[in-house]
Amino acid sequence: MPNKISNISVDCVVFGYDTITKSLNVLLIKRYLESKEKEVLVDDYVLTGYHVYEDETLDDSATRVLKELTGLTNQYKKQFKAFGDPDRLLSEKDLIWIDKEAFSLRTITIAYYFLLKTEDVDVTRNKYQAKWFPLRSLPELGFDHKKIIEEAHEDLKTKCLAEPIIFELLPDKFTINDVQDLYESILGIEIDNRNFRRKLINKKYIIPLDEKQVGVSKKPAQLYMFSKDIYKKMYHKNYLISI
Amino acid sequence: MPNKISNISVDCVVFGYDTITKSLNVLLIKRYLESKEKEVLVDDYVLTGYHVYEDETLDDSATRVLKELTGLTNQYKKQFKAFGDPDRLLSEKDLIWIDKEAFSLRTITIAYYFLLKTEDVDVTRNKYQAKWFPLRSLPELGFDHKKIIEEAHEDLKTKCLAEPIIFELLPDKFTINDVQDLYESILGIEIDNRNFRRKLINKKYIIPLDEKQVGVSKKPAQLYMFSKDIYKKMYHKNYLISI
DNA sequence: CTAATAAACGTAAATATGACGTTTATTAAA
DNA sequence: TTTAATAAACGTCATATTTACGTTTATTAG
Repeated sequence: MPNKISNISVDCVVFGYDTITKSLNVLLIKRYLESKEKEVLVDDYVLTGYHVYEDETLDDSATRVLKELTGLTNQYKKQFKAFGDPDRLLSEKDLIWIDKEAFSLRTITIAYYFLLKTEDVDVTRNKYQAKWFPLRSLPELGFDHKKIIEEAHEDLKTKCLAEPIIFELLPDKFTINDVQDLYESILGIEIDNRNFRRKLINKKYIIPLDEKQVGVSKKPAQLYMFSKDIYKKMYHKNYLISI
Repeated sequence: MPNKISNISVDCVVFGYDTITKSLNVLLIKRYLESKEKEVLVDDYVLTGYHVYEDETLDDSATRVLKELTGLTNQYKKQFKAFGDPDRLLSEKDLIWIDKEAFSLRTITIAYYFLLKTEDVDVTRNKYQAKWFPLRSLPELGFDHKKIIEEAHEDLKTKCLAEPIIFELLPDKFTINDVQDLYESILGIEIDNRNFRRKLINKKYIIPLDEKQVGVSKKPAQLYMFSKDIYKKMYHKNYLISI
């Protein structure tokens, strides 16, 4: 029997990277609800998301959600998957949380991920009690948001091998080792530093600056920047068959 | 103003490859409607798609649509994008075609593409008047289906460079040149035959058979098969940073 | 002044790629 | 029966890239 209508929302997996702790993080908001008797019913975390407005594209909707959460627009954004299993919001906790009236239907969510520079956002200054969590040690997550994050991570793994999106997660001025550490965090692998360094430095779009790290207690590293313009001019895409 | 409900459908881009004409094809169905006065109102082609049933996952829904169209199950399938612009079904033609009552809401479609071996499907034997069209010369398409096909093609381009899904489009027994021609069709590039041949033959999962082409009027080519088992054993995935 | 440490540089072998030339097996035409 | 045409298949060489390591340098803390 066809079900002709559904709820539509977007959910946003917001990735950030902490160069100090070398941790790839996800921005989550608290899901907190008490009953009349002051008993805590749900106390876990979820992705930010919201219903899609009537006159809004899906992309605009995701952008709006990110702006409300972080104040940022113009971040790297990718729609990576729609989640719509009929039972995806049917756990006991989730039924308490959601508006049962409106949600008697299935809810389909169009999931996006965003890449942003952690330095650009002050998470203490938003109404959602948003908090960064390392991807490696996520808290308990509501709905099917653990799965959504995992799939975002998988897509990010593939994507960062083919396009230079990794620089969306780094400060404008970074060291070679920052880039390597971030690749290692995303991909979960170890990379030989000497080979990686040579490979990266040889790219014309990796520009050495007249600056070094300050405030480090070892030999300060050379800082670099990424030139998107030069990258684009080099006529990517690479048609390298790597099967 | 939040719009809490929408129509949800799946649309399927079905890719097939004709080794004779070296053409990457898409399977389309006729959209045909006459008014009471026998005037033809719409006469173009569309992707197959349908509403998502109540107790069905999105994936199952796409699988069901493909089965109705081709009789096939177990084909390579990928959910690649959701399309939900508020005005995506508002052209004059489209308004005539769709069920206005039910579709006063926005319709969001979850788009999939399928890869199948053309030999496996007899398109003359289905109720939809389905027909293969070369991707290079598509007919007039209804709704926003031209855009959907283009985005499917883009995703396929990326995906076929990273995973051996190209063999899903070829017969079980193929020649090296078949593989090259198909890469060229998908990517829209020319590849040096001698280098490609060397590269492919060196892969352990490309198995030469004790068979050659028959019925060709030139030197008959060696036939090969693809071993998914051997491919998997070789511990892909390749973490090759190709930016 | 020295030890510790991370940054940065270097090297040699193996492998892969890009750009070509040549030979072979087959059929259709002479 | 030979020959021309053609696609398949093989070969070569220079260059680029990758892999797997070893070494030197600049800095701070003690």
